[in-house]
Amino acid sequence: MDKADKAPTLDDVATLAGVSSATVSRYLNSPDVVAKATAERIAKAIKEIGYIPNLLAGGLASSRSRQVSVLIPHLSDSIFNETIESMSEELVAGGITVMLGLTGVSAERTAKLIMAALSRRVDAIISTGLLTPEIEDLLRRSKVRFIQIWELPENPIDIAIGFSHREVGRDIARFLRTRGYRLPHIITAEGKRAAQRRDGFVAEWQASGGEVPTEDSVTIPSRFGHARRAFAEMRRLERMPDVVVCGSDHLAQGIIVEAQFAGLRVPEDLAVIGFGNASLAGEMRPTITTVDIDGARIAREAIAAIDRADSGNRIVDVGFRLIARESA
Amino acid sequence: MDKADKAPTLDDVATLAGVSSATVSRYLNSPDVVAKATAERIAKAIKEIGYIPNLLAGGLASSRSRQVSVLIPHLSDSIFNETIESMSEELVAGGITVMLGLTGVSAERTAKLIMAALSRRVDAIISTGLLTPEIEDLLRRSKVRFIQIWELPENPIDIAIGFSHREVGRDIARFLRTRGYRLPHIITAEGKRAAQRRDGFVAEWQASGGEVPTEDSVTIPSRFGHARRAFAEMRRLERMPDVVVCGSDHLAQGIIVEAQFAGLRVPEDLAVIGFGNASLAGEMRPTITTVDIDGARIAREAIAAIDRADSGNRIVDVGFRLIARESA
DNA sequence: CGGGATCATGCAAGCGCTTGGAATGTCGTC
DNA sequence: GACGACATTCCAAGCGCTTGCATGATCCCG
Repeated sequence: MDKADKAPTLDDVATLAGVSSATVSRYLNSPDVVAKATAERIAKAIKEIGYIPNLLAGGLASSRSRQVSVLIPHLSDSIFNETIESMSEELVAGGITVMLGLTGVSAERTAKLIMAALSRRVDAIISTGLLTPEIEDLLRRSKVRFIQIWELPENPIDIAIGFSHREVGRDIARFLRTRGYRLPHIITAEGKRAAQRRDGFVAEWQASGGEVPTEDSVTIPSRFGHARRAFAEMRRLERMPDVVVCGSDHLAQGIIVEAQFAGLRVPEDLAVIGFGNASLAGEMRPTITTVDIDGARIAREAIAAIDRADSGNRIVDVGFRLIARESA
Repeated sequence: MDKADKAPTLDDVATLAGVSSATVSRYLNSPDVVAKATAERIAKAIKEIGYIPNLLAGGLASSRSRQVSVLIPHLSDSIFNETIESMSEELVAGGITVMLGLTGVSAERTAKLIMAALSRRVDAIISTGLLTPEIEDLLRRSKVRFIQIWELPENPIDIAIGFSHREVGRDIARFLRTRGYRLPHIITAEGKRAAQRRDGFVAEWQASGGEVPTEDSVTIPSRFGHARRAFAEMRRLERMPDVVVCGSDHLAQGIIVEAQFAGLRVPEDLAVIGFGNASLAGEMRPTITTVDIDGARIAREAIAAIDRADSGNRIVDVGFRLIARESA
């Protein structure tokens, strides 16, 4: 307990409680198998010497590290925050800790983080990231639980929980069509998923007789601040769009601010649609029409998948929901 | 390498390379001590059998886990994101992984996360959190590196890296004074730090002859969406404020949107000042006057502090900078 | 050419915990 | 009172790696 001597171990507790260390270990991991009286003595001993289990040793011995790695591109203005927050909450409650990895849009960075996770023998890797072929290969061969979230790959490595980004794009196109918009302008963010939404949108838009929409793109994370440039660029277009399809709600918010600053009314002069249903979307003036993803649900499904036998569903489609509000 | 057989170990590598496992271990941890030829053989062997070190075992044996715990209240709209991002970037480059803990405003949750970190024998805990007296005690007695960031406690447990929130409050008061504002309204977020800024502001404001400002508070995280309610409440005040002092840039942004929606010009009819210099602050219309904190610097100092001998500075004041822009 | 330095490697004792199987104790039953 | 069925507890062999110390090998210089 003192700075001087070393941390108390299981054995110390065992000695104090007059039992073997095996019993203390069992008390810690499955309290119900030790006799009540013994349990009390052990509990007392633990408190008395201030024992803190060593999960490194525990993990080594049991080969379950009680740690999962969560890989996302960024923290700021990120659409994944809700997922991560729910996930973190539930995992911590279950005694599992979260290793955070920020991948950016780089497959190399992702690879490095995955190797780190593997080195720590995590119980699962939950990833939104881009994979190099080598890593994908490695993952397929390894037996680690690998959960891809926020997307639905054709051939998931292990388990996938998400929704179809193409469908999102299509639904947005249909929605805008029924609302009577004619000239959409797309502002995509970097990344595979955003590209799929874009493709879905363009395909559907053209299929229903629209002309090829104008486009722009912004770096990730797709944030408020990109709007100024993107809006300026848009104004240089020959024909002014009547609706802009944004890669995120933050970006949509930025476009609204810029439009209003330029004296345009939203949605009358320029409509805007976002993606993600960030909390601000419902609070903006005007409120932002967007697509809601149930991030908390993704988190729950991911956690449930961690110790699921291989037999379970390998693909979980959580769907999405277009929320029509004021901005489009 | 196959799903069937178990993961290769150091010994497997050693056997293949024709050396002892000790040598392989040395190759991995301090490559320069092994002979060049041996190193090459080992490298080849590692690649050949696809060896992935087991850091649980390594950590147990060396009692350095190469893992640090980072504790913040929230992810969304969080002022700490920049710090976390920089930190994560640098740590990962150094082979250290980040355990993320979301504390909320609860000291109990923080306590639980700290225990979890201790169980994993982290090399350091970097925290923005609130501590219970028991945990503070435990931490003082334990020898774990404990780095408090974004604040400067009078008597830090181990190391503190931050700035004076009172001073921030004071500076804001002085600034608004020189700009000629008369009736500030404060919207604080929950938490000790926000309260200190508020106190600093009020003290200075009154010291310079102002009357007690009106006040409101919002829950954490202090986000855009709180603005609608807070603004509505503010309009019910007997005397309409001429400037609102916000707990965060996101909140400030929200107030600006609400004010403009209500037909007020910012800053002519109502000025707004934020805190944190989020990226949106410089991009909003109008751009937001705020206080800049160098989050990346905090991250760097924190990392530097991880293996600093006890003799170093126990308190690092990184200061802050009021950035006058258009909104106030 | 000898002797101490220096370099590279091996030996083996842990690090603190888990867990299968054995051992002991306790009941209820006939 | 013996016996099988449980309920508890213990023994001891790891889990995969690190590291102090010892051992050879190599080298430099007088």
